[in-house]
Amino acid sequence: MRETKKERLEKKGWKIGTAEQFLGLSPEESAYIEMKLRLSENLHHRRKRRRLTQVQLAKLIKSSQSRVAKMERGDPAVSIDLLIRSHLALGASNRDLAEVISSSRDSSSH
Amino acid sequence: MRETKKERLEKKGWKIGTAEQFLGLSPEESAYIEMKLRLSENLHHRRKRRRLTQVQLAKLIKSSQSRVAKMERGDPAVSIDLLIRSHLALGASNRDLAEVISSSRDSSSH
DNA sequence: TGACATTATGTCAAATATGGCATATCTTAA
DNA sequence: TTAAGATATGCCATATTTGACATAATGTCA
Repeated sequence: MRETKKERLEKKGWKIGTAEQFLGLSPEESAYIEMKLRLSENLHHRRKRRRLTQVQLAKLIKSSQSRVAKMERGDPAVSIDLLIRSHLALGASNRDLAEVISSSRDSSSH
Repeated sequence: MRETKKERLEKKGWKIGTAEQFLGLSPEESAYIEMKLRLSENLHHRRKRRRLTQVQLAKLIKSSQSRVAKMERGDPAVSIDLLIRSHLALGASNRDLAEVISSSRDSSSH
């Protein structure tokens, strides 16, 4: 299960290194990663609900289709800033964003 | 009031330009800026509550005192990523972060 | 099957964010 | 007042993130 997750993340490009290092990820680090992944998933859902293509969303946020694809795939080389700005451009409220964030696994529940 | 706020932001380095442009800030843009400012304020409070100096917090997040100062002052050249990582390093839960974010003014209430 | 739309992946130069450092300014206590 | 600690500001070389583009892969529908 741990291993599965590690593979899932590594396939997405998260340079996690050895299994030891993975197991040694601090709670903050994994909370941060999970938060980004949640935002990725949510962005995808929001775009779909609006029935937009990645190209259309890209235009909306003045970015490119490839960057939208990377956002939605949870590419580590995408900032939370961009994820949040994209959400806002899609009409997400602060409360919407808050829900996404509070639903990611909590680092303080170690 | 608008003018006061404009000045407040400009003093912090937000390049807002003319008053027209300021008034023309899209709801998303101002929601984004407000979100960062809330995170800035909250970071300051959290650090104070823990009775840490900026130097100590900097060490905790492997950054520098000057960057901590910039974060807390709401310097626009600070990413939300860093603000969030700092919160997590200070023990903020996802729920804590969600509260900060949902308390910033909402872009969907135009 | 093929044609077409959509999404994924890789690359790169430009833009932005970073830590670190020096130094200025503010705060507090003696 | 002065000294010392804390915070703010400016700068810079490096690192990361960016939009853009090409192209591959996947999906969809006839």
